[in-house]
Amino acid sequence: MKSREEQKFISEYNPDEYERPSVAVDFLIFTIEDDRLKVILVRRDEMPFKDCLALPGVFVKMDETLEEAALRGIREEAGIKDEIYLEQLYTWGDLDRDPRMRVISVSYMALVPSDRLHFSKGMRVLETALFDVDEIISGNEELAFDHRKILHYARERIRNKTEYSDIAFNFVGEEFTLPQLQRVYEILLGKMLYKANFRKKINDYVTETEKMISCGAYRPSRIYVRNDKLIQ
Amino acid sequence: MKSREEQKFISEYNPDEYERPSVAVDFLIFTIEDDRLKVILVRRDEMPFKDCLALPGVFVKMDETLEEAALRGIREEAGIKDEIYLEQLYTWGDLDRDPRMRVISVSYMALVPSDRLHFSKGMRVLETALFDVDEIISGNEELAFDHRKILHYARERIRNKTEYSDIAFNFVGEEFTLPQLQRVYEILLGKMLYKANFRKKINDYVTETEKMISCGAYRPSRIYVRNDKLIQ
DNA sequence: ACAATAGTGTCTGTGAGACAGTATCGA
DNA sequence: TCGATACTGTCTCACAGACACTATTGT
Repeated sequence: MKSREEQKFISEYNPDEYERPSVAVDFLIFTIEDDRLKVILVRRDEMPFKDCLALPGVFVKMDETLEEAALRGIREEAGIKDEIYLEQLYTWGDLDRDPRMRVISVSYMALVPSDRLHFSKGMRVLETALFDVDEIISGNEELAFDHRKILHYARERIRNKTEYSDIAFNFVGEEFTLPQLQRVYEILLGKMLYKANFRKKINDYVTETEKMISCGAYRPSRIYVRNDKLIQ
Repeated sequence: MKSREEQKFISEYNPDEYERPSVAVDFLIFTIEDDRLKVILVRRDEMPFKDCLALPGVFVKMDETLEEAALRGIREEAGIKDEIYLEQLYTWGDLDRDPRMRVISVSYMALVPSDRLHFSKGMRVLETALFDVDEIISGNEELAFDHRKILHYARERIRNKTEYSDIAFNFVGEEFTLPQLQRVYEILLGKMLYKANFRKKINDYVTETEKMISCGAYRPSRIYVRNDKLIQ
Protein backbone atom coordinates (compact mmCIF):
# COMPACT_ATOMS: atom_id res chain seq x y z
CA MET A 1 0.00 0.00 0.00
CA LYS A 2 1.32 3.38 -0.93
CA SER A 3 1.45 6.26 1.51
CA ARG A 4 -1.01 9.09 1.20
CA GLU A 5 1.73 11.42 -0.02
CA GLU A 6 2.78 8.99 -2.71
CA GLN A 7 -0.82 8.55 -3.77
CA LYS A 8 -1.24 12.28 -4.14
CA PHE A 9 1.95 12.56 -6.14
CA ILE A 10 0.89 9.83 -8.49
CA SER A 11 -2.62 11.08 -8.97
CA GLU A 12 -1.43 14.57 -9.81
CA TYR A 13 1.49 13.85 -12.05
CA ASN A 14 1.07 10.45 -13.57
CA PRO A 15 -2.13 10.23 -15.54
CA ASP A 16 -1.53 6.55 -16.26
CA GLU A 17 -2.15 5.77 -12.62
CA TYR A 18 -5.52 7.29 -11.99
CA GLU A 19 -9.03 7.13 -13.34
CA ARG A 20 -9.85 9.14 -16.41
CA PRO A 21 -13.13 10.79 -17.38
CA SER A 22 -14.82 9.85 -20.64
CA VAL A 23 -14.65 12.44 -23.38
CA ALA A 24 -17.62 12.97 -25.65
CA VAL A 25 -18.41 15.36 -28.45
CA ASP A 26 -21.93 16.74 -28.66
CA PHE A 27 -22.93 18.59 -31.80
CA LEU A 28 -25.60 21.14 -32.54
CA ILE A 29 -26.62 21.03 -36.19
CA PHE A 30 -28.51 24.24 -36.91
CA THR A 31 -30.49 25.11 -39.98
CA ILE A 32 -33.29 27.44 -40.99
CA GLU A 33 -36.57 25.89 -42.04
CA ASP A 34 -40.02 27.48 -42.37
CA ASP A 35 -38.63 30.83 -41.24
CA ARG A 36 -37.41 29.38 -37.93
CA LEU A 37 -34.01 28.49 -36.50
CA LYS A 38 -34.01 24.73 -35.94
CA VAL A 39 -31.64 22.17 -34.48
CA ILE A 40 -31.34 18.41 -34.84
CA LEU A 41 -32.31 16.53 -31.68
CA VAL A 42 -32.70 12.83 -31.03
CA ARG A 43 -35.20 11.11 -28.75
CA ARG A 44 -33.29 8.72 -26.53
CA ASP A 45 -34.19 5.03 -26.45
CA GLU A 46 -32.08 4.14 -23.41
CA MET A 47 -31.44 5.13 -19.83
CA PRO A 48 -30.73 7.62 -18.50
CA PHE A 49 -33.21 10.16 -19.83
CA LYS A 50 -35.05 7.54 -21.87
CA ASP A 51 -37.66 9.17 -24.16
CA CYS A 52 -36.13 12.59 -23.60
CA LEU A 53 -34.82 14.81 -26.34
CA ALA A 54 -31.04 15.14 -26.46
CA LEU A 55 -28.28 16.55 -28.59
CA PRO A 56 -26.67 13.91 -30.76
CA GLY A 57 -23.14 13.00 -29.72
CA VAL A 58 -20.36 10.44 -29.92
CA PHE A 59 -17.52 9.35 -27.69
CA VAL A 60 -14.10 10.42 -28.90
CA LYS A 61 -11.97 7.58 -30.17
CA MET A 62 -8.26 7.38 -29.49
CA ASP A 63 -7.33 7.76 -33.14
CA GLU A 64 -9.41 10.79 -34.07
CA THR A 65 -9.24 14.47 -33.17
CA LEU A 66 -12.16 16.24 -31.55
CA GLU A 67 -13.16 17.82 -34.82
CA GLU A 68 -12.93 14.49 -36.62
CA ALA A 69 -15.19 12.95 -34.00
CA ALA A 70 -17.69 15.77 -34.50
CA LEU A 71 -17.62 15.40 -38.28
CA ARG A 72 -18.03 11.64 -38.02
CA GLY A 73 -21.10 12.05 -35.85
CA ILE A 74 -22.56 14.82 -37.97
CA ARG A 75 -22.10 12.78 -41.12
CA GLU A 76 -23.86 9.82 -39.54
CA GLU A 77 -26.63 11.88 -38.06
CA ALA A 78 -27.36 14.39 -40.81
CA GLY A 79 -26.01 12.68 -43.91
CA ILE A 80 -23.84 15.60 -44.90
CA LYS A 81 -21.06 14.84 -47.33
CA ASP A 82 -19.82 18.29 -48.33
CA GLU A 83 -17.79 20.76 -46.37
CA ILE A 84 -19.76 22.55 -43.68
CA TYR A 85 -19.27 25.33 -41.20
CA LEU A 86 -18.14 23.80 -37.91
CA GLU A 87 -17.10 25.66 -34.78
CA GLN A 88 -16.09 24.50 -31.34
CA LEU A 89 -18.42 26.03 -28.77
CA TYR A 90 -17.46 25.16 -25.22
CA THR A 91 -16.40 22.24 -23.05
CA TRP A 92 -18.72 21.13 -20.29
CA GLY A 93 -17.20 19.37 -17.30
CA ASP A 94 -19.61 19.43 -14.37
CA LEU A 95 -19.42 16.40 -12.13
CA ASP A 96 -23.04 15.31 -12.37
CA ARG A 97 -23.68 15.94 -16.04
CA ASP A 98 -24.21 12.23 -16.63
CA PRO A 99 -25.54 10.16 -13.71
CA ARG A 100 -23.73 7.03 -14.92
CA MET A 101 -20.18 8.36 -14.90
CA ARG A 102 -17.95 11.34 -15.36
CA VAL A 103 -18.27 12.59 -18.95
CA ILE A 104 -16.60 15.69 -20.28
CA SER A 105 -18.37 16.98 -23.36
CA VAL A 106 -16.85 19.17 -26.05
CA SER A 107 -19.67 20.85 -27.95
CA TYR A 108 -19.47 21.80 -31.62
CA MET A 109 -22.01 23.66 -33.69
CA ALA A 110 -22.58 23.21 -37.41
CA LEU A 111 -24.53 25.64 -39.56
CA VAL A 112 -26.06 24.15 -42.72
CA PRO A 113 -28.59 25.17 -45.36
CA SER A 114 -31.67 23.00 -44.85
CA ASP A 115 -31.49 21.43 -48.31
CA ARG A 116 -28.23 19.69 -47.39
CA LEU A 117 -29.72 17.74 -44.50
CA HIS A 118 -30.72 14.12 -45.09
CA PHE A 119 -31.09 12.49 -41.74
CA SER A 120 -31.92 8.91 -41.03
CA LYS A 121 -32.85 7.68 -37.60
CA GLY A 122 -29.68 6.70 -35.78
CA MET A 123 -29.04 3.60 -33.70
CA ARG A 124 -30.37 3.39 -30.15
CA VAL A 125 -32.61 6.36 -30.80
CA LEU A 126 -36.38 6.62 -31.26
CA GLU A 127 -36.35 9.50 -33.68
CA THR A 128 -34.09 12.14 -35.19
CA ALA A 129 -35.69 15.39 -36.27
CA LEU A 130 -35.46 19.15 -36.52
CA PHE A 131 -36.86 21.15 -33.62
CA ASP A 132 -37.63 24.84 -33.25
CA VAL A 133 -34.80 26.22 -31.13
CA ASP A 134 -36.72 28.98 -29.36
CA GLU A 135 -39.58 26.64 -28.53
CA ILE A 136 -37.23 24.04 -27.08
CA ILE A 137 -35.27 26.57 -25.03
CA SER A 138 -38.29 28.24 -23.47
CA GLY A 139 -40.53 25.15 -23.54
CA ASN A 140 -41.34 22.72 -20.78
CA GLU A 141 -40.13 19.51 -22.40
CA GLU A 142 -37.29 17.97 -20.44
CA LEU A 143 -33.97 17.73 -22.26
CA ALA A 144 -31.36 15.13 -21.36
CA PHE A 145 -28.26 16.02 -19.32
CA ASP A 146 -27.31 19.72 -19.48
CA HIS A 147 -28.38 19.94 -23.09
CA ARG A 148 -30.84 22.80 -22.63
CA LYS A 149 -28.02 24.89 -21.21
CA ILE A 150 -25.76 23.97 -24.13
CA LEU A 151 -28.47 24.81 -26.64
CA HIS A 152 -29.05 28.15 -24.97
CA TYR A 153 -25.33 28.89 -25.04
CA ALA A 154 -25.16 28.08 -28.75
CA ARG A 155 -28.21 30.20 -29.52
CA GLU A 156 -26.55 33.21 -27.86
CA ARG A 157 -23.32 32.57 -29.73
CA ILE A 158 -25.14 32.55 -33.06
CA ARG A 159 -26.95 35.77 -32.22
CA ASN A 160 -23.73 37.51 -31.19
CA LYS A 161 -21.67 36.33 -34.15
CA THR A 162 -24.44 37.31 -36.55
CA GLU A 163 -23.83 40.90 -35.46
CA TYR A 164 -20.12 41.04 -36.12
CA SER A 165 -19.29 38.21 -38.52
CA ASP A 166 -20.64 36.56 -41.64
CA ILE A 167 -21.76 33.25 -40.13
CA ALA A 168 -25.32 33.89 -41.32
CA PHE A 169 -24.16 33.12 -44.87
CA ASN A 170 -23.77 29.48 -43.86
CA PHE A 171 -27.55 29.09 -43.75
CA VAL A 172 -27.95 29.87 -47.45
CA GLY A 173 -26.45 28.03 -50.43
CA GLU A 174 -23.75 29.17 -52.81
CA GLU A 175 -26.26 31.30 -54.66
CA PHE A 176 -28.91 33.35 -52.90
CA THR A 177 -31.02 36.46 -53.20
CA LEU A 178 -30.69 39.41 -50.87
CA PRO A 179 -34.28 39.08 -49.59
CA GLN A 180 -33.45 35.47 -48.67
CA LEU A 181 -30.26 36.48 -46.87
CA GLN A 182 -32.03 39.33 -45.11
CA ARG A 183 -34.69 36.91 -43.87
CA VAL A 184 -31.93 34.73 -42.38
CA TYR A 185 -30.48 37.71 -40.56
CA GLU A 186 -33.93 38.68 -39.28
CA ILE A 187 -34.57 35.18 -37.95
CA LEU A 188 -31.17 34.96 -36.25
CA LEU A 189 -31.38 38.43 -34.73
CA GLY A 190 -35.05 38.17 -33.86
CA LYS A 191 -35.97 41.54 -35.32
CA MET A 192 -36.95 43.10 -38.63
CA LEU A 193 -34.38 45.00 -40.67
CA TYR A 194 -34.66 47.79 -43.20
CA LYS A 195 -33.90 46.64 -46.72
CA ALA A 196 -31.79 49.63 -47.67
CA ASN A 197 -29.66 49.51 -44.53
CA PHE A 198 -29.17 45.77 -44.74
CA ARG A 199 -27.98 45.99 -48.32
CA LYS A 200 -25.53 48.76 -47.51
CA LYS A 201 -24.15 46.70 -44.63
CA ILE A 202 -23.48 43.50 -46.54
CA ASN A 203 -22.66 45.14 -49.85
CA ASP A 204 -18.92 44.50 -49.52
CA TYR A 205 -19.39 40.79 -48.85
CA VAL A 206 -21.51 39.88 -51.87
CA THR A 207 -21.25 40.08 -55.64
CA GLU A 208 -24.19 40.20 -57.97
CA THR A 209 -24.53 37.66 -60.79
CA GLU A 210 -26.38 37.96 -64.08
CA LYS A 211 -29.00 35.47 -62.93
CA MET A 212 -32.45 36.29 -61.62
CA ILE A 213 -34.98 34.10 -59.88
CA SER A 214 -38.75 34.30 -59.49
CA CYS A 215 -39.71 32.76 -56.20
CA GLY A 216 -43.45 32.61 -56.65
CA ALA A 217 -44.82 35.67 -58.32
CA TYR A 218 -44.16 39.36 -58.79
CA ARG A 219 -40.80 40.96 -59.44
CA PRO A 220 -37.92 38.47 -59.51
CA SER A 221 -34.78 38.82 -57.33
CA ARG A 222 -31.22 39.06 -58.47
CA ILE A 223 -28.99 36.15 -57.46
CA TYR A 224 -25.84 36.95 -55.51
CA VAL A 225 -22.77 34.98 -54.44
CA ARG A 226 -20.32 35.53 -51.59
CA ASN A 227 -17.25 37.55 -52.42
CA ASP A 228 -14.67 35.07 -51.16
CA LYS A 229 -16.22 32.31 -53.24
CA LEU A 230 -15.49 34.42 -56.32
CA ILE A 231 -11.96 35.30 -55.34
CA GLN A 232 -10.91 31.68 -54.95
CA MET B 1 -12.95 -12.97 -28.94
CA LYS B 2 -15.68 -10.62 -30.00
CA SER B 3 -16.60 -10.12 -33.63
CA ARG B 4 -15.61 -6.99 -35.44
CA GLU B 5 -19.19 -5.77 -35.45
CA GLU B 6 -19.51 -6.29 -31.73
CA GLN B 7 -16.23 -4.50 -31.18
CA LYS B 8 -17.44 -1.50 -33.15
CA PHE B 9 -20.69 -1.42 -31.25
CA ILE B 10 -18.93 -1.49 -27.94
CA SER B 11 -16.33 1.09 -28.83
CA GLU B 12 -18.95 3.55 -30.01
CA TYR B 13 -21.58 3.22 -27.37
CA ASN B 14 -20.04 1.86 -24.22
CA PRO B 15 -17.33 4.14 -22.93
CA ASP B 16 -16.54 1.73 -20.11
CA GLU B 17 -15.16 -0.72 -22.62
CA TYR B 18 -12.63 1.30 -24.50
CA GLU B 19 -9.55 3.38 -23.83
CA ARG B 20 -10.00 6.94 -22.66
CA PRO B 21 -7.81 9.95 -23.33
CA SER B 22 -6.34 11.90 -20.41
CA VAL B 23 -7.91 15.26 -19.74
CA ALA B 24 -5.71 18.15 -18.65
CA VAL B 25 -6.33 21.80 -17.95
CA ASP B 26 -3.70 24.28 -19.09
CA PHE B 27 -3.95 27.83 -17.82
CA LEU B 28 -2.63 31.12 -19.10
CA ILE B 29 -2.17 33.59 -16.27
CA PHE B 30 -1.82 37.03 -17.85
CA THR B 31 -0.78 40.24 -16.20
CA ILE B 32 0.71 43.58 -17.15
CA GLU B 33 4.16 44.39 -15.85
CA ASP B 34 6.64 47.06 -16.99
CA ASP B 35 4.19 48.21 -19.68
CA ARG B 36 4.10 44.76 -21.29
CA LEU B 37 1.55 41.95 -21.44
CA LYS B 38 3.12 38.98 -19.67
CA VAL B 39 2.19 35.36 -19.00
CA ILE B 40 3.35 32.81 -16.45
CA LEU B 41 5.40 30.01 -18.01
CA VAL B 42 7.31 27.16 -16.38
CA ARG B 43 10.56 25.60 -17.51
CA ARG B 44 10.07 21.84 -17.62
CA ASP B 45 12.37 19.56 -15.63
CA GLU B 46 11.25 16.29 -17.24
CA MET B 47 10.74 14.62 -20.57
CA PRO B 48 9.29 15.33 -23.02
CA PHE B 49 10.35 18.89 -23.79
CA LYS B 50 12.78 18.97 -20.88
CA ASP B 51 14.20 22.50 -20.37
CA CYS B 52 11.52 23.95 -22.62
CA LEU B 53 9.08 26.63 -21.57
CA ALA B 54 5.51 25.44 -21.16
CA LEU B 55 2.15 26.61 -19.91
CA PRO B 56 1.43 25.40 -16.40
CA GLY B 57 -1.27 22.75 -16.21
CA VAL B 58 -2.82 19.97 -14.15
CA PHE B 59 -4.66 16.77 -14.90
CA VAL B 60 -8.36 16.89 -14.11
CA LYS B 61 -9.34 14.80 -11.11
CA MET B 62 -12.54 12.79 -11.03
CA ASP B 63 -14.05 14.86 -8.22
CA GLU B 64 -13.46 18.36 -9.56
CA THR B 65 -14.96 20.34 -12.43
CA LEU B 66 -12.77 21.79 -15.17
CA GLU B 67 -12.94 25.24 -13.63
CA GLU B 68 -12.09 23.86 -10.20
CA ALA B 69 -9.06 22.12 -11.69
CA ALA B 70 -7.98 25.38 -13.30
CA LEU B 71 -8.42 27.33 -10.07
CA ARG B 72 -6.52 24.69 -8.10
CA GLY B 73 -3.59 24.91 -10.50
CA ILE B 74 -3.65 28.69 -10.65
CA ARG B 75 -3.69 28.93 -6.88
CA GLU B 76 -0.71 26.60 -6.62
CA GLU B 77 1.21 28.27 -9.40
CA ALA B 78 0.50 31.94 -8.79
CA GLY B 79 -0.47 32.04 -5.14
CA ILE B 80 -3.74 33.83 -5.77
CA LYS B 81 -6.29 33.63 -3.01
CA ASP B 82 -8.92 36.16 -4.08
CA GLU B 83 -11.48 35.94 -6.83
CA ILE B 84 -10.02 36.39 -10.28
CA TYR B 85 -11.23 36.68 -13.84
CA LEU B 86 -11.20 33.22 -15.39
CA GLU B 87 -12.45 32.27 -18.84
CA GLN B 88 -12.42 29.01 -20.75
CA LEU B 89 -10.56 29.49 -24.01
CA TYR B 90 -10.60 26.40 -26.20
CA THR B 91 -10.12 22.65 -26.05
CA TRP B 92 -7.20 21.15 -27.91
CA GLY B 93 -7.46 17.55 -29.03
CA ASP B 94 -4.91 16.81 -31.73
CA LEU B 95 -3.58 13.27 -31.70
CA ASP B 96 0.10 14.09 -31.37
CA ARG B 97 -0.07 16.95 -28.90
CA ASP B 98 1.79 14.89 -26.32
CA PRO B 99 4.20 12.24 -27.60
CA ARG B 100 3.63 10.02 -24.54
CA MET B 101 -0.10 9.55 -24.85
CA ARG B 102 -3.38 11.05 -25.92
CA VAL B 103 -4.05 14.18 -23.86
CA ILE B 104 -6.98 16.49 -24.41
CA SER B 105 -6.31 19.91 -22.96
CA VAL B 106 -8.92 22.44 -21.91
CA SER B 107 -7.29 25.87 -21.77
CA TYR B 108 -8.33 28.63 -19.39
CA MET B 109 -7.05 32.15 -19.19
CA ALA B 110 -6.86 34.27 -16.06
CA LEU B 111 -6.34 38.02 -16.03
CA VAL B 112 -4.77 39.42 -12.86
CA PRO B 113 -3.25 42.69 -11.70
CA SER B 114 0.47 42.10 -11.24
CA ASP B 115 0.44 42.97 -7.52
CA ARG B 116 -1.71 39.91 -6.79
CA LEU B 117 0.83 37.42 -8.14
CA HIS B 118 3.08 35.62 -5.68
CA PHE B 119 4.51 32.63 -7.43
CA SER B 120 6.78 30.03 -6.02
CA LYS B 121 8.58 27.48 -8.15
CA GLY B 122 6.32 24.46 -8.57
CA MET B 123 7.28 20.78 -8.33
CA ARG B 124 9.03 19.08 -11.23
CA VAL B 125 9.79 22.45 -12.74
CA LEU B 126 13.07 24.38 -13.04
CA GLU B 127 11.56 27.83 -12.83
CA THR B 128 8.26 29.70 -12.86
CA ALA B 129 8.29 33.25 -14.14
CA LEU B 130 6.55 35.96 -16.12
CA PHE B 131 7.45 36.21 -19.79
CA ASP B 132 6.74 38.89 -22.37
CA VAL B 133 3.91 37.49 -24.49
CA ASP B 134 4.79 39.15 -27.78
CA GLU B 135 8.45 38.14 -27.45
CA ILE B 136 7.53 34.52 -26.75
CA ILE B 137 5.04 34.31 -29.61
CA SER B 138 7.33 35.76 -32.25
CA GLY B 139 10.57 34.52 -30.68
CA ASN B 140 12.65 31.47 -31.55
CA GLU B 141 12.61 29.70 -28.19
CA GLU B 142 10.88 26.34 -28.45
CA LEU B 143 7.71 25.93 -26.43
CA ALA B 144 6.49 22.54 -25.23
CA PHE B 145 3.62 20.74 -26.97
CA ASP B 146 1.26 23.05 -28.89
CA HIS B 147 1.65 25.77 -26.29
CA ARG B 148 2.82 28.49 -28.69
CA LYS B 149 -0.39 27.99 -30.66
CA ILE B 150 -2.46 28.19 -27.48
CA LEU B 151 -0.67 31.33 -26.36
CA HIS B 152 -1.22 32.93 -29.74
CA TYR B 153 -4.92 32.04 -29.60
CA ALA B 154 -5.25 33.58 -26.15
CA ARG B 155 -3.45 36.73 -27.20
CA GLU B 156 -5.89 37.22 -30.08
CA ARG B 157 -8.84 36.62 -27.78
CA ILE B 158 -7.63 39.27 -25.37
CA ARG B 159 -7.13 41.76 -28.18
CA ASN B 160 -10.60 41.10 -29.58
CA LYS B 161 -12.41 41.22 -26.26
CA THR B 162 -10.61 44.42 -25.30
CA GLU B 163 -12.43 46.05 -28.21
CA TYR B 164 -15.94 45.08 -27.27
CA SER B 165 -15.91 44.19 -23.56
CA ASP B 166 -14.45 45.41 -20.29
CA ILE B 167 -11.93 42.62 -19.70
CA ALA B 168 -9.11 45.19 -19.60
CA PHE B 169 -10.36 46.28 -16.18
CA ASN B 170 -9.13 42.96 -14.78
CA PHE B 171 -5.53 44.11 -15.15
CA VAL B 172 -5.98 47.00 -12.72
CA GLY B 173 -7.01 46.89 -9.08
CA GLU B 174 -10.25 48.04 -7.48
CA GLU B 175 -9.06 51.63 -7.62
CA PHE B 176 -7.24 53.08 -10.58
CA THR B 177 -6.59 56.28 -12.47
CA LEU B 178 -7.73 56.84 -16.02
CA PRO B 179 -4.16 57.27 -17.32
CA GLN B 180 -3.36 53.84 -15.82
CA LEU B 181 -6.41 52.24 -17.41
CA GLN B 182 -5.68 53.90 -20.73
CA ARG B 183 -2.13 52.51 -20.64
CA VAL B 184 -3.58 49.00 -20.15
CA TYR B 185 -5.82 49.45 -23.18
CA GLU B 186 -2.90 50.74 -25.24
CA ILE B 187 -0.76 47.74 -24.31
CA LEU B 188 -3.51 45.24 -25.07
CA LEU B 189 -4.49 46.86 -28.36
CA GLY B 190 -0.92 47.62 -29.40
CA LYS B 191 -1.62 51.22 -30.34
CA MET B 192 -1.81 54.66 -28.80
CA LEU B 193 -5.17 56.19 -27.93
CA TYR B 194 -6.36 59.75 -27.63
CA LYS B 195 -7.07 60.73 -24.04
CA ALA B 196 -10.32 62.55 -24.75
CA ASN B 197 -11.77 59.76 -26.90
CA PHE B 198 -10.75 57.07 -24.45
CA ARG B 199 -12.44 58.87 -21.58
CA LYS B 200 -15.63 59.35 -23.54
CA LYS B 201 -15.67 55.65 -24.40
CA ILE B 202 -15.28 54.29 -20.89
CA ASN B 203 -17.14 57.07 -19.13
CA ASP B 204 -20.23 54.96 -18.49
CA TYR B 205 -18.25 52.13 -16.89
CA VAL B 206 -16.37 54.14 -14.25
CA THR B 207 -17.22 56.41 -11.35
CA GLU B 208 -14.91 59.05 -9.95
CA THR B 209 -14.00 59.07 -6.28
CA GLU B 210 -12.89 61.96 -4.10
CA LYS B 211 -9.37 60.56 -3.89
CA MET B 212 -6.40 61.72 -5.90
CA ILE B 213 -2.98 60.15 -6.32
CA SER B 214 0.42 61.54 -7.28
CA CYS B 215 2.33 58.86 -9.13
CA GLY B 216 5.75 60.48 -9.19
CA ALA B 217 5.58 64.15 -9.91
CA TYR B 218 3.44 66.75 -11.61
CA ARG B 219 -0.35 66.96 -11.55
CA PRO B 220 -1.99 64.13 -9.61
CA SER B 221 -4.68 61.86 -11.11
CA ARG B 222 -8.17 61.30 -9.84
CA ILE B 223 -8.89 57.78 -8.63
CA TYR B 224 -11.80 55.95 -10.22
CA VAL B 225 -13.67 52.71 -9.49
CA ARG B 226 -15.72 50.45 -11.73
CA ASN B 227 -19.41 51.16 -11.86
CA ASP B 228 -20.61 47.64 -11.05
CA LYS B 229 -18.42 47.55 -7.95
CA LEU B 230 -20.34 50.56 -6.65
CA ILE B 231 -23.76 49.17 -7.46
CA GLN B 232 -23.22 45.97 -5.52
C1' DA C 1 -54.55 49.04 -63.59
C1' DC C 2 -53.30 46.96 -59.38
C1' DA C 3 -51.19 44.16 -55.88
C1' DA C 4 -47.06 42.54 -54.32
C1' DT C 5 -42.38 42.16 -54.02
C1' DA C 6 -37.46 44.02 -55.44
C1' DG C 7 -34.51 47.57 -55.06
C1' DT C 8 -32.61 52.82 -54.32
C1' DG C 9 -31.91 57.78 -52.53
C1' DT C 10 -31.45 60.60 -48.76
C1' DC C 11 -32.05 62.79 -44.25
C1' DT C 12 -30.66 62.58 -39.37
C1' DG C 13 -28.48 61.45 -35.20
C1' DT C 14 -24.73 59.08 -32.92
C1' DG C 15 -20.25 58.12 -32.07
C1' DA C 16 -15.29 57.35 -33.13
C1' DG C 17 -11.19 59.82 -34.46
C1' DA C 18 -8.21 63.87 -34.55
C1' DC C 19 -6.50 67.79 -32.42
C1' DA C 20 -6.36 72.06 -29.91
C1' DG C 21 -6.97 73.89 -25.80
C1' DT C 22 -7.09 74.50 -20.43
C1' DA C 23 -5.81 72.92 -15.51
C1' DT C 24 -2.79 71.61 -11.87
C1' DC C 25 1.00 69.79 -9.93
C1' DG C 26 6.63 69.73 -8.70
C1' DA C 27 10.90 71.95 -9.20
C1' DT D 1 8.04 80.57 -14.41
C1' DC D 2 8.54 76.26 -16.73
C1' DG D 3 8.11 71.49 -17.76
C1' DA D 4 5.35 67.66 -17.39
C1' DT D 5 1.29 65.39 -16.80
C1' DA D 6 -4.04 65.52 -16.10
C1' DC D 7 -8.14 66.66 -18.14
C1' DT D 8 -11.80 69.04 -21.54
C1' DG D 9 -14.14 71.17 -25.74
C1' DT D 10 -15.16 70.70 -30.36
C1' DC D 11 -14.79 69.77 -35.33
C1' DT D 12 -15.24 66.24 -38.90
C1' DC D 13 -16.49 62.23 -41.07
C1' DA D 14 -18.33 57.58 -41.41
C1' DC D 15 -22.11 54.89 -40.65
C1' DA D 16 -26.44 52.90 -38.67
C1' DG D 17 -31.31 53.86 -38.45
C1' DA D 18 -35.59 55.50 -40.40
C1' DC D 19 -38.43 56.30 -44.19
C1' DA D 20 -39.93 57.67 -48.67
C1' DC D 21 -39.37 56.72 -53.15
C1' DT D 22 -38.89 54.08 -57.81
C1' DA D 23 -38.81 49.51 -60.53
C1' DT D 24 -40.48 45.16 -62.20
C1' DT D 25 -43.06 41.30 -62.18
C1' DG D 26 -47.96 38.36 -62.35
C1' DT D 27 -52.88 38.63 -62.62
